[in-house]
Amino acid sequence: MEISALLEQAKNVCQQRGVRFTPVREQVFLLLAKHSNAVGAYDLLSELQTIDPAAKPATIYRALDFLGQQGFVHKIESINAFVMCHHFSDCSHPVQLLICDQCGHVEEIQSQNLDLAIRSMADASGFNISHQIVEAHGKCQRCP
Amino acid sequence: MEISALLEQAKNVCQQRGVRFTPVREQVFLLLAKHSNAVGAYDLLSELQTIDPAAKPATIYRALDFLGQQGFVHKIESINAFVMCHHFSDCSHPVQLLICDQCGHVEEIQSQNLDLAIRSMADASGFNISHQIVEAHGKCQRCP
DNA sequence: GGCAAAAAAGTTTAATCAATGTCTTTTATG
DNA sequence: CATAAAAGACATTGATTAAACTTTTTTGCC
Repeated sequence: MEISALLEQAKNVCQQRGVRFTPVREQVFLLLAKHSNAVGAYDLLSELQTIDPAAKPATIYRALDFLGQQGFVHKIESINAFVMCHHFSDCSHPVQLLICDQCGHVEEIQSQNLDLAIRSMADASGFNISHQIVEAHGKCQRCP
Repeated sequence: MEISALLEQAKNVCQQRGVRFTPVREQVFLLLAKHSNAVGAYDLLSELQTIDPAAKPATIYRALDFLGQQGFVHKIESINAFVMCHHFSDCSHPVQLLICDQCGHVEEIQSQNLDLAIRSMADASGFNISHQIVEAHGKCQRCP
């Protein structure tokens, strides 16, 4: 399965970085991996509560925080939701998302050009980018 | 002053479009215009309440909704805040923002290239963009 | 012009969704 | 075993929307 491969990969990355992939973090990771679409923190929370009824918002947010820092998941700012990243091996890439407003599908694209275009625009204003958010909303090819 | 010019312009635009620039909307517009930085809805609310103590969250959100629809203000998704747009005469341009995390200054840039780069990336995936969000965080040229 | 009907805007109250703070307890690791 | 990181518990703040109702504005018609 692809999920278990992803999980292995994540575990390896954590090992290498000397950070802890704890049970809570793993559970949240798996929950996210099961969704092909983006998921809200509170949806995730209620799913987590079926496993661990004591889970609270902070539980989820802490786990998401960690997973985000490691680059395993991305937060979608425009809809307050989270998606699994499938290319976290190549570290700290710029994140560019296509979000279908009809079916909810999220596609992550990787355009060096786009990244460069943004950086050059910023340079022109003497601005130094540390983090960028690119989210396009619309209709994916599968939706009518 | 620049603010009153902006106000006039907004009034004209509304007149042309046959939509109503009511007192509440004008007040919120002016509050936003006074800020050079982005402002949160609740900050705006408490400012509005000094004029109109009866104002509630819905008051602000409805006004912001309207101002957003007309293109007078932009919402910054990554920080849940709002900024005045100074080029609302040329209608419905793509919004690209540089947000300084140190001083809070927000600069709106206008790059046709960037817009095209995003669109062509989307096209490649058969994706049809209706709305795009581009927000870069970092350090502006004035900050050390 | 004056007025009824319809449309738009605003008010109120409440609920929901999203995120963080603080303090205590547990757990891993040197 | 000491220490630091993580998780738990509890509470609160912040952000946004919903639903029901009232007021204001517009507009066509007498």
